[in-house]
Amino acid sequence: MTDYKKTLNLPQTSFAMKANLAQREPEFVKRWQKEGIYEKIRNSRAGREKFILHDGPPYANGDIHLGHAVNKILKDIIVKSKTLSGYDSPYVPGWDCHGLPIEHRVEKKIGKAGVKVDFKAFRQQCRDYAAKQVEGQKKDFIRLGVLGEWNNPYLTMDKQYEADIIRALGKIIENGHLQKGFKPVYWSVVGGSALAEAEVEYQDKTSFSIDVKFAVVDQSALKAVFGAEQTSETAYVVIWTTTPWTLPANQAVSLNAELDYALVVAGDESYVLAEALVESVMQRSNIEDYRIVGRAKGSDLEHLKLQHPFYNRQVPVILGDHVTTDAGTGCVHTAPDHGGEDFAVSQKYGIETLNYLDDSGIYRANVEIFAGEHVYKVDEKVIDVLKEHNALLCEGKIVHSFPHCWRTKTPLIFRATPQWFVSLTKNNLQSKVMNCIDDVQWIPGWGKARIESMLANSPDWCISRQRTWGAPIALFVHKETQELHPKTPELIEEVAKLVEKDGMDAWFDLEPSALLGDEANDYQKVTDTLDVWFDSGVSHYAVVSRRENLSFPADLYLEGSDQHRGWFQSSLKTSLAINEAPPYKAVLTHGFLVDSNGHKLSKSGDNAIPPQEVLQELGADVLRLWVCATDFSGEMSASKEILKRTADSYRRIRNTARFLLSNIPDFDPAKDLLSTDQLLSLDAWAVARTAQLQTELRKDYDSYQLHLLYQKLHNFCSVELGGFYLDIIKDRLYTTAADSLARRSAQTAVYWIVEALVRWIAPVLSFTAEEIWAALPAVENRDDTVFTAEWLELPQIDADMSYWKTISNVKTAVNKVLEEERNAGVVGGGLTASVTLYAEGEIFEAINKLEEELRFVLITSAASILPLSEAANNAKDTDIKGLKVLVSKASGEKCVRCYHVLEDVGSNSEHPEICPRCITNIDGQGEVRKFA
RNA sequence: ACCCUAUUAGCUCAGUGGUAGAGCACCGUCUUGAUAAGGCGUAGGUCCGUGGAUCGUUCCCACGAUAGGGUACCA
Repeated sequence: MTDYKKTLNLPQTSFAMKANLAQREPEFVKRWQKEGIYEKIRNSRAGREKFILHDGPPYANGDIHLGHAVNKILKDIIVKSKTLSGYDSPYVPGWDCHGLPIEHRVEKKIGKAGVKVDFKAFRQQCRDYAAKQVEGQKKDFIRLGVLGEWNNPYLTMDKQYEADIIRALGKIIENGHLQKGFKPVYWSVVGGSALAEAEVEYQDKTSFSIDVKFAVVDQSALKAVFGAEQTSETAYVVIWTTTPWTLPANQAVSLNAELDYALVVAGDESYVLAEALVESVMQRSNIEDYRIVGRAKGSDLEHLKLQHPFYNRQVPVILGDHVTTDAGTGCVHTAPDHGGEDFAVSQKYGIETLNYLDDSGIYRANVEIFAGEHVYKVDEKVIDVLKEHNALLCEGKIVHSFPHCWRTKTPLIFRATPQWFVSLTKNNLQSKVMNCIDDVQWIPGWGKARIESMLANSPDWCISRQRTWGAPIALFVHKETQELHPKTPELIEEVAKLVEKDGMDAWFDLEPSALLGDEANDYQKVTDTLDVWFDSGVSHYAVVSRRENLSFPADLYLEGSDQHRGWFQSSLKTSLAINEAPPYKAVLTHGFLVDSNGHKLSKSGDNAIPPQEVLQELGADVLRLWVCATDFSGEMSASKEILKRTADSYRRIRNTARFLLSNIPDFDPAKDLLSTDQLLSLDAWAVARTAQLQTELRKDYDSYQLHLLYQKLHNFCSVELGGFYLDIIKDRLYTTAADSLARRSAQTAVYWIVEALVRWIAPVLSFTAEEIWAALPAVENRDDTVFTAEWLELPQIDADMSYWKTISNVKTAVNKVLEEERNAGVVGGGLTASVTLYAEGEIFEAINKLEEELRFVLITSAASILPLSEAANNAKDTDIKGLKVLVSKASGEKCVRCYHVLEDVGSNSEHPEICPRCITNIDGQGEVRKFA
């Protein structure tokens, strides 16, 4: 037997079938860094329109988890797709470096600042620690294939950045939005600092629930108000509280002016309670025998004097709207030190705070009975004292959600302290912020409602912290008047210059006289630090506006939906306060990760998926493909199984590319590329379909509908290419002469497809795309990376799309009959079969058009079309109306070269084993194909 | 407690007021010239539940379940 195999053009490529991503990817990473791919991209886009995706800085602590990976991959996909669209889209990654968690880590290592180690050394340790964390995370992000300015990221602890934080504060002051305030704020007793709303999270907590009696000083006056008889019972106003520890600071009891209050007699005591709550209070106090002896409005009781339950102190009854009958007694224990509403209502009555607690939650020495006690542990003692004083009506426990510090996870208290605020009311900041929401595109749309409702009832933003590892509130206040220095803007700039040079220690080390001269004695240096949300919130100022290659406002912020309350909000507020404009044109959010049961993905539990493991087992491209395939507008489910499925579809895409590449090893586009009018009909269709799909995919990239893009891409590879086009053209690619028109036409289409495909997948399957890119046929001026490329300009072809759609349907119909006959044992593979089609009308015309080439489309050894009226009795019906198919075993010998079974195999004695078509392809002119 | 979002085949996702779609996976089969591949075919769903409006609904409305998120909670 002659070895005709050598005369075939079988697929041939060095592009490996096995991806081996875990090994291969790091090599690409190395190469990209060595060759400065990111810089090359920048050069290639110099002068182009910008698209700025501004990176939200992750906190520089701990290894990256899957959520980080998702976020960075999404950003990278978008930046790369914009680059393919021709934009100059620089990406500057950032890190959030100041703040409590790092401080805690360092404290554990070397002890508390100011106690075991001095502040400066402590800050240096924090700085070193953060820098180390940044390096670790950076390595992982780079490994994911994320391209960016990794050698020049922004860190909120950079000297430049720290200086700009101070300058940003200066701008906010100049625009009149800063306010010094003394009011209760969330206070972390573990952290020893104030917190902002955004740092609070609610968790369930078991608290005491007690009803406490406040004896009325003037018993007869009270009874008169209630119109009750002057009897011997002692009257008490009863309050309910879940925070016994706040009772030492009680300064008043609040009633609602409009509510009806009842005087209830039980035994030898009587109680003032909101009438609506009498029953519930009596019930929980186990008092069955009681009667209401009088009624009064809250307003009638104003200024009534009460005896504090255990201190020698008289407190007044005051009125406030915050008192309701939802719970409690209708009489509210009021401690202006420890409650926002308490503070507000107390101010109206001129009641001052007491400041009984120190920063770590311990009662000061001057507090009777409780000096030295910690608030977390004092509740029981307070209750004992109440009992001793016969002031406890009822005692129980309650589970309720309660504010906790989201960093230390400890319960918070409210504590009135002097703090700095960005006021939402001064200079209409609130309305400015609200008004600009419409100017921003929120994706998905509900993001807008979210941010709106959040901002609508957002209180003044407490930006001061009493911590060590934070940017300083670099201000001088007058010792007497507490007013800011009149030259604050100038001073701020001077401080900023110093900080720019030496970092924020420049402020902490600063001798006031160096800047203030003789005035130094009158002024006090503020030692508070800034909320870290302020740090990251001014990145639009310190990075986007500051860096030359970026421009304000950013086109896109892209973070998890939790950042509505975090970074989106803090950035919006500071930007309005500084620039009177929003920092972003659009805000895109993604959901959180859940497992396949829809449960939250933990960082360490059973369903944890460390990205490092995924990289090791499946590779970054598989992870990236999963990100792309998942609809990120809601929760994103991840599991081992889902990732495995993703790996399957990765292989399909990879193999499609490989097959395309393997069929053009001898194709030189400069010489062999056919013009569109030379293409066979089917090949023209393939190119046109590719162009059509490219339009759709670009639209999906632009609207960030990556999961739709994934579906389309995958379908294209499986259905249109694998199941139809590529399957059909194999015969032509393999058997016709290497340089024949028939083959070059197919190769031209294949070439266009792979050139387009490599670009489509580049933003997502970055490593694989780069690998494909290297395997593409050489063309002049081809860059050595796919990432500087733009979308492929495909030739415009006016192909008859519906015609080939019809043919494809016919092929499917024929396949079904073939399968039936295969199962019946009549035929084996397609090439062992001969088919006769019977049709009429348009279908007949369509099929008939293919003439002798019908068999190549159907991939059978013989195929013919006859009018439906001539249909044989045993022809089978198909899904297509008016189409019948008769399948029979192909007769003749199998051509050892093209595998078709034909009668005329061996008709040439020189080539007894092959068919005439093959003979002409080897020795003669080569066969002519017109359609497929 | 309130608000938002999601719930369609084992998985990922489309979709429509008129008897449910794709790809993958599964299973069967062919192929062995994409071979740790590829082709073909079969099978898979009370479209979360209940009630309502409608001639009719998976799609509209109400209530509820599950999941996720958000506001509130501070007396």
